[in-house]
Amino acid sequence: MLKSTPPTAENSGDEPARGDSARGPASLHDEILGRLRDYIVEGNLEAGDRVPERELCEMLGISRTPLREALKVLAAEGLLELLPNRGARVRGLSAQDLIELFDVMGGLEALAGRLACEAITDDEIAEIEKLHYDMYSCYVRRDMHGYFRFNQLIHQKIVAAARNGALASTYSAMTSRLRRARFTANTSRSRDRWSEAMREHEEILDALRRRAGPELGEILFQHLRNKRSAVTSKAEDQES
Amino acid sequence: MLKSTPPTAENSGDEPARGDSARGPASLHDEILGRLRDYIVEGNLEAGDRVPERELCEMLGISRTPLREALKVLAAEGLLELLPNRGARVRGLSAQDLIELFDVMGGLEALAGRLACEAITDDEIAEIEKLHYDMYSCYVRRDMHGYFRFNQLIHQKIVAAARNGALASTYSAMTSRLRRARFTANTSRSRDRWSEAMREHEEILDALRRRAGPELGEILFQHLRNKRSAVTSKAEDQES
DNA sequence: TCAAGAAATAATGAATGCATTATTGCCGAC
DNA sequence: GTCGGCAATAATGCATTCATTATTTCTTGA
Repeated sequence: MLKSTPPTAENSGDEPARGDSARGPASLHDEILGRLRDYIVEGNLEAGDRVPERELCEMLGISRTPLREALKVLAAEGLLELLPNRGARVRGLSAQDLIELFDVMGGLEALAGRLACEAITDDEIAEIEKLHYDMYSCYVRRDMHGYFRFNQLIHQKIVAAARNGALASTYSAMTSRLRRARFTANTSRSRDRWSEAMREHEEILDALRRRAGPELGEILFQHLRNKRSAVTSKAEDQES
Repeated sequence: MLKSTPPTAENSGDEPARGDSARGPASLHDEILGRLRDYIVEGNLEAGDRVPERELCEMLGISRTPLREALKVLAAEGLLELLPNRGARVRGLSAQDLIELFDVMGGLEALAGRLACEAITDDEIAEIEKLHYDMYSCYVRRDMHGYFRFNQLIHQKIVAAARNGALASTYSAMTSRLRRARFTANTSRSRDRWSEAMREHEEILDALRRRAGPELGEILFQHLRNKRSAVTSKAEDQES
């Protein structure tokens, strides 16, 4: 049984604009695609679950054709896997998948940082500074939820400042795949990681202010590498 | 009118394995997807052309449903664009698109080089060395066609050596989008670029031998940056 | 009682049909 | 002769239907 109806907005909340097909849902297929993606990314379906076409069709009030078109796209994005004659299943993330995805994110963020330094305006830097201090304030208050929110916004702003739509959409796709895994980093070791991450963000902001592209790229890559280590080292605890 | 029937193999020739859905065509949809992608990448449809569903269906001997599913996926990959109630069109590459794609390729190749140095075996390095010398031999013979072939193989090998499926499939998608644009670099200035590229490849091989990951990444990024400049500076000549 | 096999049921994959929208061709007006 | 509007045609988007495959359930035998 499904848990709740998929959201009705094509891009809910703070989700970054999807690079290539950004503007409103032109066709029914497009709208279904966005809603289904959100539905899956938000974790309404467990990893390994088969996707119930019938129920989703009734829930969305559509026929199977546009739904199945969306499933094919989501499979191409890596969120689902298609088993022959057995339909679509929610693709789980193995430890190896996590490593790979974090590394790719590192490469993309490094690129974003480098490009951003070539194009970013003073205003944009000021915005990121503000987000940085908001995030810091969450850090000292131990508000992990808020911290993550600002953290994501900062990285999104950097990607946006890179002025590269192809990068933005690729980054967004990777983010979707990773977001299904909620990393409730609450172990004792993760507190050390938290302060370390905060220090790294100081460096990020500093390099950005100086518009030191290659240096910022390197910092961001290492930032993601460290995040990767923190996540995969405690992957044995829980994975969903 | 269409030019010839789409290829029947799902991955013709030296195309790298598509990361996520690598193994043989499980469903009809999958096979159609591969054949259509090759058909488009090989330039059988002009940029801006609308994709004739009817003809393609007859040509492939299938109904519109699996074809349209494939079109949706190809649109998500960036090869096509879907206009509401006006079907799919082959997406052309603007100068801005070229810049963006080359930069993303630079970021991905930089990452690939870095990761490759962490995992590559001596045998793989030897293979790449061989390809490098084959490529050099083409260079001295002014065999541009052969040069490009070996060039691509080298870059593919580096990506493969990175041992990262997510990277491989992302890279493959970008390659597909770029391959539609045939860069027959035959201007007078491009000869200078050619020798410059050859020198850069010497550096690539050198850094790879030393397994100097970050250095190799930097070289590869600049390599792509230079390629980008060479291509976009003469973008006014011809674009297809 | 349990296991193995067969029938019944449901789900998937693909084809076809229908309503809507775009495109083309034609006619008349200026 | 050309421009603008209207009908005819074709194409698209989605729903529905059909065949095939998987899954469940029921039966039968040990």
